[in-house]
Amino acid sequence: MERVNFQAIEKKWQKKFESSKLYNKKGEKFYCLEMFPYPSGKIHMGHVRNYTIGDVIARFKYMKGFNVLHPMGWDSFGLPAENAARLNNLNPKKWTEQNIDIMKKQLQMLGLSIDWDLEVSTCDVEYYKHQQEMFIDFYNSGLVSRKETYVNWDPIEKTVLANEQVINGRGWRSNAVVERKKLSQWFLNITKYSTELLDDLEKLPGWPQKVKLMQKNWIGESIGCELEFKIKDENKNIKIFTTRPDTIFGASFIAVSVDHEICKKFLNDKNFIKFKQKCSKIGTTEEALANAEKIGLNTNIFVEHPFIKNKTLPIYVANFVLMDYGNGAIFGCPAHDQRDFDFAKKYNLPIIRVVSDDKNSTKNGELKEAYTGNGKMINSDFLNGLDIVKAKNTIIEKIVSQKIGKKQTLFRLKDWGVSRQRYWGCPIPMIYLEDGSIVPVDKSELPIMLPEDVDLKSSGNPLNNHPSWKNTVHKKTGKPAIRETDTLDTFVDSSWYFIRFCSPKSKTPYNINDTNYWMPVDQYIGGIEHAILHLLYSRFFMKAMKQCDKNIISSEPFKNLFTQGMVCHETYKDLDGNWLYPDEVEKINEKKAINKLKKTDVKVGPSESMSKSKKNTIDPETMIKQYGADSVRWFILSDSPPEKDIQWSDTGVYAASKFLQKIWNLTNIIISKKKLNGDISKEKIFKNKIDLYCFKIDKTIENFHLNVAVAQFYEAYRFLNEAINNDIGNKILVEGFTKILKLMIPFTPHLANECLVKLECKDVNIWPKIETKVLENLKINFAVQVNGKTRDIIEMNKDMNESEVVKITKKSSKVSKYILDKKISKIIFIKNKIINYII
RNA sequence: GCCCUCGUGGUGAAAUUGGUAGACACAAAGGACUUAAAAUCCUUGCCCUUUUGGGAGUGCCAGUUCGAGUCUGGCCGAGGGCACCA
Repeated sequence: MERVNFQAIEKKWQKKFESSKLYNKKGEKFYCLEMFPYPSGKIHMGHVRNYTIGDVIARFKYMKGFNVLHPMGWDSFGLPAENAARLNNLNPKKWTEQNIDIMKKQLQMLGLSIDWDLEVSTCDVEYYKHQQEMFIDFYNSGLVSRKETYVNWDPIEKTVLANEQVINGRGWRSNAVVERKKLSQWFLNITKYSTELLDDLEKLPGWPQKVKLMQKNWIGESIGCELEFKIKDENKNIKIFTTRPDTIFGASFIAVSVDHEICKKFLNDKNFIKFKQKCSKIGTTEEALANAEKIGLNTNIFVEHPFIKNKTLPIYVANFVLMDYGNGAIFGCPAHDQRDFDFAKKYNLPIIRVVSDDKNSTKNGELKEAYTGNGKMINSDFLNGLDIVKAKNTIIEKIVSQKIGKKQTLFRLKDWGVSRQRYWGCPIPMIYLEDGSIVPVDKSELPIMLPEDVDLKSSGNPLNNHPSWKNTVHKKTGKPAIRETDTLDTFVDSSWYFIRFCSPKSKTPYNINDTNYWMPVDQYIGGIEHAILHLLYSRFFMKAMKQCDKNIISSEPFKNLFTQGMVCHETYKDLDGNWLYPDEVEKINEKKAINKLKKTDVKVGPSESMSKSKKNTIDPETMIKQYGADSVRWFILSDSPPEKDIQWSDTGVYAASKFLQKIWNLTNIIISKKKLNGDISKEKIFKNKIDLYCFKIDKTIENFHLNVAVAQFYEAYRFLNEAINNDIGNKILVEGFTKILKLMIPFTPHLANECLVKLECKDVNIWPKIETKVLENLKINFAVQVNGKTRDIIEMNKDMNESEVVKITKKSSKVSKYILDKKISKIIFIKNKIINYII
């Protein structure tokens, strides 16, 4: 038995794949894209999974005749380069380029069908100069603004983070507790598109529900109204926002944020200062927020109730009211809002019920918690008897007609702060003039290039520290000016790379014809961790670009989205509590493991997603060298559905390589077989069965059930292997096997191609014709039930009618022993599926 | 606290969407071949029965149905998202 030489075969085919072109000029376009990697040094198993799934889809579509765009690039700006550079005294650019070289070679070792002629790298000036131009376009279209705001300051990375980059009060990368700091920042006005970003989710049936829901919650639309209360004895009003104007007659207090305008007069008040301190002490940790007590401070200022004469409400300063949402003020209706309820209980404020549930329609019973359900209005003057929806409409009309408020929709979504005080990013093309104005640089002066002679060891912003870089001249006036020394958030870089891929050599950011031809991406594949950040920003960019250029057709970048699961591995800890790499550990059995060197016991921990910090990583290159790229690909596609997490298992890859060896053996056996003629009726059955496998595999790939496709290949192999010894002529055998091997090309491109060459296949890259008619002449395994219990399974021809089926099934001894001598009261017959005798 | 998703053998999982539960694979045990090992192949997998066979069974409890892993209601458990958003 000849051992398959994976290394030799793969090397040979990778030369041919080096810059794969999957173009069928006459075919329908198909843009297949996987999220591009950050060049951190080496690829990891997550990349292997992501890009293998993408490669299956790209090759599959190509073989089916589509004109496929399958590019790859590098998300190459970002902090790690800067840190690594600082540690090893290297230039970030060099460090990044070295990593790209290594990772590109590794990706090529996987046999991916990537058109490397399209490669882009975001840290390349040829890329970011276009981004600068787009930034200026956005600026001129009113999509960029500068605001002084409290920002999330990451004290470790010494930079600003977007809200989306703060997870449980900590930096998404550094895990440092985020601080609040006031800074002047550049913002992309993503909130201008809140409504579109929300509504257009409905235009994306090809996205996972889960991701759409996460984005919906993130945008957080709430529909309500703004309402003004007159402050008693003063000629001033206070504006609040509410989604429950219908409960206005249940209002018993007004609550404002500590940063509210009305608090200014208390800035020197001892009680207020004390209160404010108390509020700020409640930290940003998850725990603190969950248990945060509602506290307030009575201002002794009152407002007039707009609809109840002579009724006044007290104004409280409350810790649970946020300044940056709505107007930083609310009215409290304790009976119908849990927070207001808690607050009212604590400060002995009245709890007036204005919505009754149906059970105790008009009773004014004591409430144990706020009632937030539906019901009819009570205690509400002209609203009484209306349901909530009608009451809302009525009261809003009244508010509008009295000119004390208006309909209003608020969003949780905030504008996207893009300024970063870092070196290794795209310079923001703005300059500060002597007169204090801030203007974009003239487009003719682009690109604003990063300086290479930069000191990264001192603290603070490296571009600002540079002796001369920031000094420039305003082109129009010839006067000296200072460059913006902040760089753009790297999420900006990745918000349009998919458009650049359509025309990567274009002198302008994009070529309109190419963009309109290829966009949107037909299949986007990546991790669920980008459900909000990257995917929301990219959607915004597409819309913003369209606003700047009416010729752009697409308003959504990604037609179909697939989020693949993570690659997991068991974790190991030494007795001292130190993490161990899998290859430092020898497994004795399921639960027991020892340290290979020290022979001491090792604690086996749960399987978790591979990460360097837990050392539960497996190096893809090592695996490829040991088992071959096809085996690694085959394993990572088998067993688990692509959207779920997968457990890495050494025995699993080994099993994969054994199976591929069997495919190789089968190829050799079939070649050596001399038998020319076989039994015609057996051959007919054989052909049908092969066509059925093709049909099923084709369908499972289309539906992304790649693990099921793999299972079907195993079955198909078993069937073929048995067929060798049956009376099947060699021509038919080769024909059948060829079809199956072609279907395998997307999964194991090297081996499948090699075997097809050996079988002298001429049309390797053409997908076998999928015969839907095989389903028509299928034999049916008919289930025969008695009282709903399956008693026998009988093979029958398709489309038999009831009386025929009854005739056949009654003959079965397994069935007849249950129905003999019994009266059949009913027969349930489902064509081609089941017959059920009821006795 | 609110919202979402998911619970199927020792393990990863299939199941034509209401019609044969456990395909396919990993691990385990037993066996075949071999002087032996590796490789390869076969068998088994809960309960009762020597076998033929029969029974239970998809987190738990109920319901709809001739028939439920799939539908409905309630409970339990796991994972994820949001964080006082008025």
